[in-house]
Amino acid sequence: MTTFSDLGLSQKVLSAVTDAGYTIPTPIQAGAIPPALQRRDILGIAQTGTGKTASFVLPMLTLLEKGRARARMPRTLILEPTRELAAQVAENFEKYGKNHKLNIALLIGGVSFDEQDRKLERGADVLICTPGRLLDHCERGKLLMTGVEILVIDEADRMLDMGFIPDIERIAKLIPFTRQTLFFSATMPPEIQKLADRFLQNPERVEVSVRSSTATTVTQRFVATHSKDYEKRAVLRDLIQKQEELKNAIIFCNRKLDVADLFRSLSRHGFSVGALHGDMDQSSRTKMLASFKDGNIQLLVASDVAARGLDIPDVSHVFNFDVPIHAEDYVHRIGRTGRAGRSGAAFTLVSKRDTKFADAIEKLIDKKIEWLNGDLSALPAPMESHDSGRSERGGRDGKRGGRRNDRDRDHAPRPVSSHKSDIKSDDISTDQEPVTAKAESVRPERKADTKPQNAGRHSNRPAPQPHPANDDNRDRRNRYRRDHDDGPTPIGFGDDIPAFMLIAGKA
DNA sequence: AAAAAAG
Repeated sequence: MTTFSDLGLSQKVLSAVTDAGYTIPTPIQAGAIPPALQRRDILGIAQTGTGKTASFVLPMLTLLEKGRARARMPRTLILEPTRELAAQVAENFEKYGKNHKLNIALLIGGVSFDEQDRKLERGADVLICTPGRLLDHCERGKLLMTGVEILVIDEADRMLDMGFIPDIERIAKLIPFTRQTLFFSATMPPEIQKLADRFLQNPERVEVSVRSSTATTVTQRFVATHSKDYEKRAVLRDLIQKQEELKNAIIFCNRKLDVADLFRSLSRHGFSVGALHGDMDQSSRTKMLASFKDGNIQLLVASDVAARGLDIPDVSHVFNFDVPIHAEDYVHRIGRTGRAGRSGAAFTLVSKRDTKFADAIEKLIDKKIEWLNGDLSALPAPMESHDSGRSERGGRDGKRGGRRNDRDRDHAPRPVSSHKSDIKSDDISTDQEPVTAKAESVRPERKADTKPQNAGRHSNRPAPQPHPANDDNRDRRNRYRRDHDDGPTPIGFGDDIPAFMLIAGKA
């Protein structure tokens, strides 16, 4: 059997790999490292979770042992589609490069230029970048690309999705033709193949299929739901509380606004939850990801920024609050669980309007996904719509009578003092076992416990969205939440809730 | 029906 010591890596690299506890390379590592060390171009077709990052980091470290960096002239350049991914690659360089004295510069957007400038001035061996910030540095004349010996283009298919290809082409033009290029992509659509043909010279093609492993270790289920957000939230909470072995989970939404809404809802319900999407400021993103990795936060509500590439080990569950519009995203999302041979579970909430996308997913993965509790035709009657709930209650007296009825109906609202009243196991599942005990493993008992995570509410929370256009909707949303989510009545109004909050948006 | 990335 092949071990790392058979691949031709330097002693410094090998000892770091051993210290990290690895002896056997993954298929992509075994296939890509030897030709990379011989300065061959690589076309690597592999998803995340296959050990792809180490397959370029380790040979690069070995090759970098010859020579030294000069100011403003990086020797190697790695392009990543997202900031988190770039940061992760940087961590890999720290880990496996601990026996080297290499200067590594992480050039990503959303943070200040100062420290990045200093590192470039000092001379960087390795540049790890998102395309926009790299071009920014180039335009400011801080960077000479003529010394780059190795170019890595990671997640090329995702770069394509995100419209980065023109940027990538501009960057590639700045780098000498004699460079070595390592090119990675999870899929090979024609555009990517064309790109690879242009960028690579006589590449070694290394392909790793990961499909069989996800298919066997991840339990996938569709969960029928009505399409209203408050109903989906109730279904989701119920689903989460019924999981017996939920260590941690990522919950995907299609839109950033929905990430923020669902995050608020879950945290108001006392879940240990964080949020991650691209409109949050960079320090919140970093902190959030770190506390999820550390286990300080159990649930992470995220946009597709977290769908690909992020190295979060041991995610036991993935929940798709929204069915992804592009079936490929489904594969990437559920690829967050069941990694490295572990078992995982992936649940996707599907409403009538999503059937087209759900069908597309089954077609892509060439597999029927079972429904958890019957398909859409077996769905119980929808909850009362919020308008009828409100008119029943009438006027401004929103706290009594009608409100309790609401709770019974949609098992969502509850007084802050009682935790258990809203946990019901009807409707959604055939499992009639009481869920309270399990729920407590998921939900902190005391409100105080949730504070540290959601605390610094300014730092951990999704950044406020300052679009003036949203002001219009804010009142409507507040009222909506109060009526249908669970939320206590808006704080500070007492019984004097302004009348407009109760009538706004009726049209 | 979206998200991501440069400000």
